[in-house]
This record gives sequence, structure tokens and C-alpha cells, in this order.
Amino acid sequence: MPADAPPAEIETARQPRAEARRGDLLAAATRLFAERGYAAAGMDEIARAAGTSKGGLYFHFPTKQALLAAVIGRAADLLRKRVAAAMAAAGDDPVARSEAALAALFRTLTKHRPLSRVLAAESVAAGPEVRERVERIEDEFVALIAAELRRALDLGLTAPLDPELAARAWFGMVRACISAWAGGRIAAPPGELEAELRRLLIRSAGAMPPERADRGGDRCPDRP
Amino acid sequence: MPADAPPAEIETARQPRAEARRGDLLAAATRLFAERGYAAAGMDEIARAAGTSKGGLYFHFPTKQALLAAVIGRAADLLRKRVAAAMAAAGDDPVARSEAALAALFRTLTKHRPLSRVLAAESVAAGPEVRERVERIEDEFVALIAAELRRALDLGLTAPLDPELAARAWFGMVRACISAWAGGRIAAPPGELEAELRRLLIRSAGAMPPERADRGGDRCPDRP
DNA sequence: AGCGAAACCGACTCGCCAGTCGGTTTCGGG
DNA sequence: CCCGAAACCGACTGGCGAGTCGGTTTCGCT
Repeated sequence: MPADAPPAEIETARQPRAEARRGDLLAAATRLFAERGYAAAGMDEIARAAGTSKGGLYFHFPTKQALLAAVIGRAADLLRKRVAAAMAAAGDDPVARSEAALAALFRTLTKHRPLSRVLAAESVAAGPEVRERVERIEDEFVALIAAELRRALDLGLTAPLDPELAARAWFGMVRACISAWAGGRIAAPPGELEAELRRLLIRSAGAMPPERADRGGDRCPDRP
Repeated sequence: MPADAPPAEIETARQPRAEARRGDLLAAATRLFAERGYAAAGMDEIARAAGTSKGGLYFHFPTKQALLAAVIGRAADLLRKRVAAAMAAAGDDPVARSEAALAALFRTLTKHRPLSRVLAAESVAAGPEVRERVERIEDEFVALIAAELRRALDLGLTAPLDPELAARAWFGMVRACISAWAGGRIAAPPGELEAELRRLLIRSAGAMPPERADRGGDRCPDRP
């Protein structure tokens, strides 16, 4: 169970211009971390890209690590929100909910290239604390999917499988395809990519999609 | 297809002690890059860990990037060798060959934790050149699998799918599971993990495995 | 043995960049 | 309009670590 998702953002009283600046800074940091890498992106450079100065940047974030942590935290919040919404909209069927969750991840990351780059790679360059933070976030989503898969399994909607591992594997599929796409190493447009990916996911679980007229051309040849 | 694999290692004439040192240095670098991360591992530290000095290290590798590149190149060579052997031993059936290739990747990386960490994460921290190098290596293996999948598809052994994308996704599954395992976030022993993973892979392709008790071949003395 | 080159050593340099600090501007409330 | 605090500025510093270099040792060869 994803019981204790970190409490998102702590909102201390701030003047509105400060809030705006903070946003600009996070945006600039996200972009530069993604483009240049954590180590190569300088604080001065980030500040200037956000239209402010080093001092201003340090007013908002005490250290470079804290800045990265904030970037990642914000990304996590966004993903959580989108995924939760998608799952809620998907109704009760656990397979549909899993599909929806992955699709939401896919679309959100696909929509924000730099963000996926930061999540995928920069975490390690910034020391163990940040890496663990990212791993926690990943585990959180994996657990979310795993729970749905477990339900599906209990309802006999899938072939026998290890929900935890399958969820992990699914996540890996999505991530690999996204990062290849983000690097321009996959030609297909995101839409097709997503559809094909969905087919792979469903088949790997040995699940039959609930009576939807979903053209996929696949029957279920699973042998327990 | 995987026609032009980079020429592995250029062997200039060297005294044998130099060769040994070089090996020690690469081993130490691999370990420290994995443990501390590329940025945090110092050249002096690496040299000392290899039982030599900074000057000695710089005699063998002109820059830190070159050192990382050598580490990665060596890892790639190892993987290429193991995968090629496994595929050759798997016979003609393209599904079996794909399975064998993935299994070899899995086992080799599983056997060398630090190596997978370096390949998975450190590439980005070291600048674009190295990142591209790693991406190339990944693409190489993806292309290898994709070729087999395409043959399988033509032979009607799989459900309709995009071989390129499926290969990419498979690779992602394996990578995600390995890195979670390497980080101690998966309890199951590698053996079970591999078996379960294999089931997922096969099902996702909609393939019926040719019924045959096969063994993947990957056993080798542990001194690269 | 003895010479030249390969291999190795470690103190030093030097640029870079995260983080600091005293000062300035902007704003909200009274 | 004025005051105090929040927000912002940018020149400065301090340390760290990659890379250098003159010197020393080891080795292959004749």
C-alpha cells in the first residue's frame, strides 16, 4: 500500500511574486538539468535562465541538491495527480485501472521531455539521498500498479504472475520506450507508441480486456 | 544489422605488468563509479584503490572521461560475447534466440552488480559523448533482438507486433528488474526472477514457446 | 652490465563553481 | 507616507579535484 506519500509541498506564507519566481526557477532548473546534466548545470546559469540572480536563487533554495529535490518533488506531485485522476476515471476493473495508470504516466512524461530526463538520469549524479528519493517515487507507482494487478489476479482476470514483479517490468517497458522516444531514437508518434505498448502490456499479463471492442488482433493463448 | 560493432579494444604493444595494472585500474574504477557515482569518485581515490598513484593512472588514461569510456567499452565487449554465445547455443528458432539473448544479458548483469550500475546511471553524469556511447550500445542489443523478433513474426510465431518497439520494451523490462534487484528492492533470488521475467516476455509477444527444456549457457570465470 | 624506454610516482597548480554576505530594492500594513 | 521585513542582487571566497610535470624506478634488450 502506498500509505505515506510525502506531503507534496509545504506552503509557507509567501508573497505572490516570490511564488512566481520560485516557479520560474524550478522550470529553468528542470530544463537545464535535463539539457546539460546536474553536474554541468551551474547555479549561476540557472539563475540567469530564470531571469534572476544567484542571490535570488539562494533565497529560495539553500543548496543545489535542495533545488534538484524540489524539481523532482514537483514532478512526482504532477505524476501522482495525473495518475490518480486517470485511475479514478477508469472505473473498477483492475486491468483497466492499471492500463489507465500506465497510460497517464506515459502521456505526462511524453508531454514533458525534460522532466523525464531528470527523473531517469540525474538522480544518481546528485548523491545517494536524491537517488533514494527517486527510487521511492518509482516504488510508489510500482506498488500502485501491483495492487491492481493483485486484484486482477485474484479475480482470475490474468494469467498467474507475480504482481510486484510484473508491475516493475511494466514500468520498465514504459520508461525504456519513453526515454528512447525522448532521445529521438524511435520514429513512431507517441500515439502509436502508446497503443502498441498497451498491447504488449496486456498480452504480457495474459489478460483479456473486458468486453471492449478493442482492435488488437490478439487472442489469449495462455497455458498455466 | 549489428554490422559495425565498434572495434572493441585496440591492443597496442604493452609490457605485461602494464596490462595487469590497466586491468586493476578498470576494476577499481568500475567499483568506485558504481559505489560513489562518477562525479564523486576522485581520480586519486581510484588510483589508490587500484594500488597505484595518480600519475600511474594518468599514464594509462588521459582523462577521467576516457577512463569511464574504457570501463563502458569493456562492459559492452563482455555483454556482446556472452550474448553472442548464448544465441549461437540456442539454435535456429528466433523466439528461443531472443529468449537466450535476454537471459544472457540478465545473467551477466546480475553477476556483475557494479557494472549494471555504471551502465544504467553514470553515463549521463559524464557528458553527452559518453551518454551517446551507452545509447549506441543499448541500440545495438535492441537491434539484435528486433531482428529475431522480425523473423519470428514472419514465421507466424508471434502475435502481430512492432519488432523494434517490442525489443525496446523487453530490454526495458529486463533493465528495470535488474536495477531494482541490484538496489535490493526485490526480494526474489535471480533464478526465480529470471523465470518469471521470461514468462512475461513470451506472453507479451503472444508466442507459444517451442516445448523444450533448454538451458541458457552463461558460466564463466569471474575475472574480466 | 648498462642503456634507453616504458611505467610509475606524488607534490603542485589552477580553474571552476557552490555557497556567502553586505548592501539594495520592493512590497504590505499601518 | 513610512517603516520593517521579505525579496533580490552580484562581487567575492574557499575548497576541491582534474590534470601536469620533473623526477625515479623497473624492465627488455644486447
